Amino acid sequence: MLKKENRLKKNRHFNYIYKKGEVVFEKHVNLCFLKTKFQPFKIGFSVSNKIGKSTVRNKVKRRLREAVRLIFNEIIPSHNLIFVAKKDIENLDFKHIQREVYNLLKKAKLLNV
RNA sequence: AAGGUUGGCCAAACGGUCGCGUUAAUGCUGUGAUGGCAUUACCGAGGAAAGUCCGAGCUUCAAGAGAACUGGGUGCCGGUUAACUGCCGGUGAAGGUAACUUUAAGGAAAGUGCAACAGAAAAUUACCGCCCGCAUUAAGCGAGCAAGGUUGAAAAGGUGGUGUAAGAGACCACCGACCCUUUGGUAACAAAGGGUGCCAUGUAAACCCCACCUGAAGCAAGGUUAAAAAAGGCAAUACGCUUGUUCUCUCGUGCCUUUUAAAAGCACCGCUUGACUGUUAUGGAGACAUAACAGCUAGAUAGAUGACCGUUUAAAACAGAACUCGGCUUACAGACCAACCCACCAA
RNA sequence: GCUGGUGUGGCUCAACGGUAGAGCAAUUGAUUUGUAAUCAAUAGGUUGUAGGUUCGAUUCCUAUCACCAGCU
Repeated sequence: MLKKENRLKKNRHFNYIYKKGEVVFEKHVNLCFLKTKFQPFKIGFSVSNKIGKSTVRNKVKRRLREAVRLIFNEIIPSHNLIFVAKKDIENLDFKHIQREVYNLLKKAKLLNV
């Protein structure tokens, strides 16, 4: 889990980022991101109703969070991020999810390497 | 051994590293706010948390008492419970070789409706027929009958005899139905005995009748703090007075809408000690009740349980609390325990 | 979380408990030099699923599945 100050919470913020931000695609996950001036930058996760019942959705969300947490220190803290899960993600391994998240951040040029 | 029936119990385990939530302690910080950060410790999803199908608590509808109508629910008997359409025990009916399972099971003589097609007729019956009289080549006319045939899901008790012109509960025996009495049982009901020729089909999960119960909305209910200001409309012959309708009495006095202000607010309370959980004892056939002792066991709010490694044979089914309880229903990998049944073998 | 509603041919909808029907679409034929329009015919339904009541359920009752809408 991420700390409280790094979580994106309000529905307004989600909508704002969806409208104004840029999007990067991968096969099972999308990433929306937008520049912020507020310093503790925030990350949100969105798993829709289509993916499954509540147990499946929770599991997907947890795995995404874990994947982000492991590379948290390498992210450039200038943007707000939303990870959007797509279909068939519930059948993936954790390692595949990790790789996709890494690729997304690389495409968005938000990694510190 | 194999197969089956019923009931109960568990819901992968252990160890390590990183990470998350509540609470407590300590330290730092200091907000409008009992907040924020760090460290340590404890605890951290289910048998169905699900469906939202019933029943309650709790809250609001200003407060309370009552009447009529309408709507809704339940429906064998007894018990149990805070309550229930739940549960337990029994009765009847249906199914199964059996253990056992299922069961919305009041009233059709209070009334109304419906019963397509077929059939003479779907409820005060007569097509083909049977028999007697008249007539007779035949057709026919009058009177009697409902046994046989045809239709249909269903046709006016069934089988066998006596009887008769032909027949018919017209009469007899057995079976069924109804009524009465006795006995047993709290009762539903059962058994026995006697009587009645049998007076009328089905459907109430059609309207309905009878008996009993029933106000509505729901924690997104509702409340606390900062924190109010302005404009408009209606108004004591008014508005409210239960959110199915109408009404009576006691009663209350401003009400409604819009805009602006951190603003579809944030924070806090509601929120978890409760018809609670476990063990033992007693009562009971059981549901359950009573008593003693012990325990505190999630409380999130974009919403906490994940990732990796090792061992067991092994990456386990259905599935994630959202105010809380009691049930019901549905989904489900695998493992274990107990009782019983059937047939076979052996004695 | 709570509260309502709907499932019928490919699509939009009907249907007193008694043979499942209409319009559009599809196919075939007629008409036309040809197409459209028009006319005639044809096929296509486990009435979402599973039980029950009934002689008989699209319809009545119960459970379940899917979809849609509303409430902060």
